[in-house]
Amino acid sequence: MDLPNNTIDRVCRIFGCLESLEERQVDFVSSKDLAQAIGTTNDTIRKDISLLGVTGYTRKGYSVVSLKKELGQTLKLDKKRKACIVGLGRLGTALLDYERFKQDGFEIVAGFDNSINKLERIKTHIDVFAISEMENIIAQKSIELGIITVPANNAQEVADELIKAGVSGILNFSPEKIVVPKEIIYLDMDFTSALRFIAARFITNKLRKSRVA
Amino acid sequence: MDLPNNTIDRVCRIFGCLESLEERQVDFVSSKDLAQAIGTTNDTIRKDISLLGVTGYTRKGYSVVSLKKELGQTLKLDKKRKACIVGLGRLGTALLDYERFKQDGFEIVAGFDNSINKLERIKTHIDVFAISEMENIIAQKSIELGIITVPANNAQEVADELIKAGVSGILNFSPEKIVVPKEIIYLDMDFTSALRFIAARFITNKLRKSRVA
DNA sequence: TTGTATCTGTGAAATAAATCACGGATATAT
DNA sequence: ATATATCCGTGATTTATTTCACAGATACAA
Ligand SMILES: NC(=O)c1ccc[n+]([C@@H]2O[C@H](COP(=O)([O-])OP(=O)(O)OC[C@H]3O[C@@H](n4cnc5c(N)ncnc54)[C@H](O)[C@@H]3O)[C@@H](O)[C@H]2O)c1
Ligand SMILES: NC(=O)c1ccc[n+]([C@@H]2O[C@H](COP(=O)([O-])OP(=O)(O)OC[C@H]3O[C@@H](n4cnc5c(N)ncnc54)[C@H](O)[C@@H]3O)[C@@H](O)[C@H]2O)c1
Repeated sequence: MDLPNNTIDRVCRIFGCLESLEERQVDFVSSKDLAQAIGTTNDTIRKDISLLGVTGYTRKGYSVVSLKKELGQTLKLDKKRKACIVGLGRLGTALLDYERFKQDGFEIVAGFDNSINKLERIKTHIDVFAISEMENIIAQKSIELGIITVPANNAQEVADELIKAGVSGILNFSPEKIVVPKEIIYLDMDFTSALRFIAARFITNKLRKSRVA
Repeated sequence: MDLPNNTIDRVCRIFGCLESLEERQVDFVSSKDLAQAIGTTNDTIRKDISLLGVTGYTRKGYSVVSLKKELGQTLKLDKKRKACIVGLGRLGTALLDYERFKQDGFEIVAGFDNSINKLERIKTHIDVFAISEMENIIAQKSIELGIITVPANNAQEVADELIKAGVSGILNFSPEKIVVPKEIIYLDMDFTSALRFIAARFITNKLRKSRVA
């Protein structure tokens, strides 16, 4: 399949909205509501959804349950995926215990750190390991996603190890940019860039649009 | 000024690269290097930079120092801005003490929580306040940016209060989408959406492109 | 039952963005 | 000194994405 990049981004956000609508037992949602929630127009939402081949109901909108199901199936967002966190400092341990990930289909099944000290002190119900065990554990547990929360200086080396160990996707929380082979799906969660994006828009007063993390 | 949205996003990321290049005392950087770092092509980088009116040097690239200075001035990324964090739980306290923000020009000058208990127990050098004081403190300290780290259920109410108190930009870490008036610059840092974006790209094998947070 | 206000679905048109392609410069090597 | 490999700058071109516009549908109100 070949979807616009922006569509993929929006669909992932839409999926999150659907999740919360489903919880609140809302039956139908209009393109307009979704548009407002994720910051775009109803035209765009309808186009996105129609690209995915899902149809709604006149005068009612989309069935929350079945839209979620369809989007989930098409983009395999319904598939459970395993992830690990590398770097168990302040941010890494917060993420380790963030239960929401599991509910959203991403199960954190391992944490890694290179400090034995840290490893001994951490209290969490997730298994934590020395960095030297990474390759084994990732293979053994079939971990697909690596989340990087080590200091900036170590981000590239950790990325290289994760890739060597076999992950397919990387989410990087360090402020340092990482270079990966093109078959690896990689995304930065750079908080400073996000704040800068907001600040820059104070100047260039354009309409809000979704921004791919 | 009226820059493409994507350009703004990329420039913010480029700015981060320049920061680290500057630290490492690198004098020049090519469009190709920057492209690789942020995941795009050299054409696009050159176009972006030329839209900002900055020029480089044949056969050498761009002067790291002066490119950073120019981008900083044009998009006011060099201006120091004050921010506050609302919700001092696991994530909020980690962000509160994240020194890098200050170095990047975003100074966290206040934290807010509605639990007196939490407020008393927190140890940090940043001033923390009860939520009831928010309006006063934000005005008094001229805080422009609000960072939301409260549970999803409370995100909208906190956003409303932040806006009422006068912030111009909001960065939301809760998974719940928030609706804001269009003059407020707003961005989600939705970790689950980011993981989904990666997962979705396992399926739709497109080239990596930058994704606006 | 009849109107009317919504909503979707979708080609067409308009915008926006990315690529291409190549001229002009100039470090660097020989 | 000359050749060569880079690297920028930028119109032109192509591609991608959004927006428009309007034809169905149909819930809902009167
Ligand atoms: N703390 C925040 O709020 C925050 C916010 C945004 C970004 N970040 C970024 O996230 C990353 C982590 O931040 P933090 O505050 O948690 O830092 P931290 O120093 O508290 O934690 C880093 C952890 O990584 C471990 N580590 C270092 N090198 C390693 C390696 N090679 N292999 C495995 N583990 C290694 C350390 O032992 C430590 O436990 C940093 O890059 C930081 O810039 C943090
Ligand atoms: N912990 C993580 O790693 C993580 C990761 C991604 C997203 N998030 C999101 O970030 C948010 C915070 O997560 P957390 O784990 O830190 O939660 P937490 O429960 O540890 O902290 C939430 C804090 O917000 C305060 N609070 C609640 N309602 C408030 C209100 N109306 N006004 C002011 N303060 C209020 C609480 O007292 C508490 O201190 C949540 O929305 C969560 O989904 C967290």
